[in-house]
Amino acid sequence: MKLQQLRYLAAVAQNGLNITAAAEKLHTSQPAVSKQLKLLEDELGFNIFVRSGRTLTKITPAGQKVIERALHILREVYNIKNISADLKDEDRGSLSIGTTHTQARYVLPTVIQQFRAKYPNVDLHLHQGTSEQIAEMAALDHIDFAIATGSHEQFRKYVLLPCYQWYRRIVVPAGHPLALIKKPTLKQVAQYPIVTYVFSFTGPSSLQQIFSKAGLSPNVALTARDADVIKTYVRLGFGVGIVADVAVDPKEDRDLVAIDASHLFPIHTTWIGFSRDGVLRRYMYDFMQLLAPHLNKRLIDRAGNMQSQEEVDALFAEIELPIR
Amino acid sequence: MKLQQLRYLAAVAQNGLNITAAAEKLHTSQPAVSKQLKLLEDELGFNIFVRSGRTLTKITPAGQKVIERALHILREVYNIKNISADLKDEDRGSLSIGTTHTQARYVLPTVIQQFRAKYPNVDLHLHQGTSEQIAEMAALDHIDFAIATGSHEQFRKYVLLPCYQWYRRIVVPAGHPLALIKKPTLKQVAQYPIVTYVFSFTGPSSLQQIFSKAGLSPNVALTARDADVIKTYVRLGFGVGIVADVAVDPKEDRDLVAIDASHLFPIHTTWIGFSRDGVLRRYMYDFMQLLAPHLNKRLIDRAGNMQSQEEVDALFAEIELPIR
DNA sequence: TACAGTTACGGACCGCGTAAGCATA
DNA sequence: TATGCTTACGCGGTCCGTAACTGTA
Repeated sequence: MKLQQLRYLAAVAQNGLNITAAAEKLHTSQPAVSKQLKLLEDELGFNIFVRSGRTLTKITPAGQKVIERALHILREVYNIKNISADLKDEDRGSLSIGTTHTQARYVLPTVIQQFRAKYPNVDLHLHQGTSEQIAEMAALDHIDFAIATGSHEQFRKYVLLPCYQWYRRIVVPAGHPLALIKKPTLKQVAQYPIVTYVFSFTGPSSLQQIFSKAGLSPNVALTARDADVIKTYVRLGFGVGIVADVAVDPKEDRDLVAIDASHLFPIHTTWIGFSRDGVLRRYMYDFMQLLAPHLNKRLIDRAGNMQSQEEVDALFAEIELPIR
Repeated sequence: MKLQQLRYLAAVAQNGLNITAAAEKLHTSQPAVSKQLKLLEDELGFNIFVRSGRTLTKITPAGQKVIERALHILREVYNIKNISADLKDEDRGSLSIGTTHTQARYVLPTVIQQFRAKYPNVDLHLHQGTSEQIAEMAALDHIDFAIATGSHEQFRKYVLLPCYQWYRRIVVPAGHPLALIKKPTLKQVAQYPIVTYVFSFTGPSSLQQIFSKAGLSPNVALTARDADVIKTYVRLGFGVGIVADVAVDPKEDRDLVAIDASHLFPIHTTWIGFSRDGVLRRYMYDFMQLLAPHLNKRLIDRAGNMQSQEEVDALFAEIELPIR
């Protein structure tokens, strides 16, 4: 068994069982891949793929297991190379981040600006998506970091470190009846159509539940996937917006009235996560600290060596998080 | 980077940084290992080992990380080969078990007898040791299974499945004053010198603590590492033995009086553990079920896929364990 | 006939073993 | 001087690319 064979195997598995396509991605010839695959299957003594005629059509059950192990191996090889790269040239490399709209739009720009100034030779890749999509990227090892709020469950392979907390704000156009009220009640808010995030309505501690607990049934006029859309519709007089605190810009949004809603809705915690199996480059530590100053190398390493997220949570229980 | 190089690296690391010794174990020449090591270090761009003159003296910090990753890779390669072996010839292979004296001497013989009858072509290796030694074997991947009682903490990499429960017994020579008492009290037992396991005296719920909780300070005449030694000294009139229930054989020990002590000391649970990272061969499943009939493949797989021991414990909380 | 994978073959490279060289205790 | 690692060199095997072949839509 050779590492090369495992690489070829992984490429074939990840390119729709198409050997030709895999060979192209690997910058080698198609017969080379074909042959090594066959040699690997010969050595193992069983077929990894089901063939109908000459084309690969399916993965056998045992093949599936082998592929999983192979991906694990390749990930470790990558880790070893990362250890090496970090020593050779610690300021050069790449950093892929999966994150949600709110973070990408309102929080990360300043962080990334600082980061790029410090590490001009690090290739930055930002992938925006829903938390499900980010979880998918994480599972496939396509990203180094995930930055999101809530939803710990989908990130089993990850260590999640809390970064900062934030409240929601209510935004209304100037002149709206609520604009004059400093501390509105849930009941007052519920009198108007509501415009907010899609995700705020699923799961526990959702807006839905908060209103219904108070015996109210909110009239949701629109659910959007990002704050910009929400603010746009608020401007159009569609309803009352409920957005993340950070999503309100004092300058750009000076035509809107932003009302503190920390007394109405619970606090949220944004975290940054990385694979428990991964090796962190120096600039990755630095990125985390730029995002959240309390995340120093010592603390990150302690958390990274923990077996379960519960332990990590316990570690951070004693640390006070900044509020944005 | 080649798998071969990682194998060589691991061998050198595990043979006291002696390249010659490593080469011998690998059935290859010393220059071959030397060269591949150097090639690997060249590729990585840093030294894995510290050399004084030409001999290797230490492992560099980065080298240590690389070695850990390499061992992980080799473990996965082994797993892939196990998947293969299981399909090719599922009745042939090897099974290494680390266990304590009590299990090896009193419980496993019948299990192993049945196992060997079913799988005559599986090489069985039994390694007896203290729980620390077994934990060490587990950490180094030298065993497939660990079977022991208590001490979950040292087996972080393992999934531990409870097998059966047992009580302690008090053994005295015929004619001893306690021999006539059906249900002795702690106070009565404490009147005589005590002969028991070394390990029963450390940690929480130890004998020491049980006695001191009752306001008694036992006179420990002898601590042994196995029940046979304990019984020998009991026969010599050295004191009152406290041993595992299973360690008393009605036939062989008919000269001793064994008194039920379930009302004095808490119940113990013996578990079998295997690496969370490992692949289980078919005969391994069968071995576990021979040891504890409730451990069927379905249940083992469910437990094996769990991330933490807490989840496994929760799974087994509902299952009634046999008492031996 | 277009497409995808296999087989065949020559060349480059690589890893091994033998043998000799070199540094340290 | 013994031990242990490195260097040198030739052989055999391996892997790749090109090209021709084969089976399927």
